[in-house]
Amino acid sequence: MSTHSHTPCELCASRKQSMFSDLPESQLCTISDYKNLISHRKGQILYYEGTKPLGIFCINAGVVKVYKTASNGKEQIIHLAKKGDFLGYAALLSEENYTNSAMIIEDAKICFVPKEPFLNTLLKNTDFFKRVTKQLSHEIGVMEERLTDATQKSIRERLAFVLLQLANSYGVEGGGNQKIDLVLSREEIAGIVGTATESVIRLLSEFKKDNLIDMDGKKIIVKDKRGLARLSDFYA
Amino acid sequence: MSTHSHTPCELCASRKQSMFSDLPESQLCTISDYKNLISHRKGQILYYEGTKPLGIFCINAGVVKVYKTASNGKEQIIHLAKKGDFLGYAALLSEENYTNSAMIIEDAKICFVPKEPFLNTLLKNTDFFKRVTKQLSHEIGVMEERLTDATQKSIRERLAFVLLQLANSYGVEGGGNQKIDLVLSREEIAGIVGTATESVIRLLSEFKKDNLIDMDGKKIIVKDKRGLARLSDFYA
DNA sequence: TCCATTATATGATTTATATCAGGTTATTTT
DNA sequence: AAAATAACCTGATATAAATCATATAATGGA
Repeated sequence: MSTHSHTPCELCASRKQSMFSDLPESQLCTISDYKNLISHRKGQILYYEGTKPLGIFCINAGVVKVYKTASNGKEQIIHLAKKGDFLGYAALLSEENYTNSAMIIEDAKICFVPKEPFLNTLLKNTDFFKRVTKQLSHEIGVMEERLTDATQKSIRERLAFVLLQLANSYGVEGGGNQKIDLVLSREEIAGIVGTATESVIRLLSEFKKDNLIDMDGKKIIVKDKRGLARLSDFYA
Repeated sequence: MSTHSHTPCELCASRKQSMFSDLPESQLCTISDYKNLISHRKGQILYYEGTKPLGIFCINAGVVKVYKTASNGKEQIIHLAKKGDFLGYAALLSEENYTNSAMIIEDAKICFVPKEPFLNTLLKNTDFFKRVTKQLSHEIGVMEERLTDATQKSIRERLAFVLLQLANSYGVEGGGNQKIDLVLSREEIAGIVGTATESVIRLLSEFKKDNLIDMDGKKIIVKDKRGLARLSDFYA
């Protein structure tokens, strides 16, 4: 884990995609002065569930899985965070310990902004505060949807849906199809869907046989979005 | 549905339990001036998923179920809101339509505070804004937990857990035991747990047989909290 | 008060999916 | 390169829970 402090936020390319996008120069500089950029390798942990948040993370590059460990030992992946995403602000703002853990799954550059400058900026800049609040509120709606899907949809439907979402977030074009440009193990996909690894393996084979997807090494190619969309709905 | 505009927020008994609790008199009056109290009977709808939020609801008395309708027609109950709870602020702050619906399940008195005075107060009073944000952040953590439980725990475990939660929120003491002072149909309990009605019926019978609970009319008496707690954990 | 409707209950059956077990194929590590 | 480890695959089996079917009890309306 190596620390740099170059690349001020003002010049950060991933800023445009983040909640920092509209911060005025002056406030951006304040944050920039306090932040520091850390490189992380795949497998490293950003923070653990149950520990105290000391600031927020801003992802400059790479991918981070945010997950909870269930009492049976299995991982439920809550979210895959990428360039421009913020991490840990909910825990910070709730004034509680982290409710989840975060692990790098694709080599990453991540800025850490300590609690103080972040909260100060929040209070100074109401627009920024509103944007953060908007994001929090939005996430609640998303979680409600996921909970409903988890209790009411089959594993097949949920997997089909997850593949579509991954294609949207991590898809790169190629030959008319979209390739999910992200290496995930079957176990990790199971963690997203909320099922057993074997079920994912079986269903992915089925999807491939049915020409809905294809594999390019460890990466999944989505060949038939409409087909997956049909599968992801109830009785359709 | 009858409208009154008496009981100013300053004198409202349920205020102390709400996010309004620490508002200064002046701001409370602003809100009070704009709000209006409406009585609702069981079965009435407060708002529907997909519609535009025009303000927030503050529950003075009664119980409201907040739920999503899944594509198979079943209801997933997200939350049961009672005295002192706010409803619809997440949708308002996300600047999106409601992601869920709300129905009265116990005769209620509910204040409606229009968008404008609520948002103005929020921006004027940073402490209040912080408290709302804290609540939103907290809820995200709760939803993450629920999602993990939904994918990793059995129906029996989840039902046991739901009973403990209901006892905490709606429990009244009596003969050493706690009675869940809230009439819920088996179907609604199934909607909270995320399962089929028949499964709830069977499991409740089982819990009763095992002396974990008892019935008082339509209300459930929790006789053995520790037993339910043991059941609600994995392999315990 | 009777009728209709809804809620509860319980048994039988089916089904999805987890689990277990035994493989092969990839990756690391030494 | 060989050995060790992890990831993936497939089949067999077990099981939790949904669904279907039907009966009884409770509730609400006319």
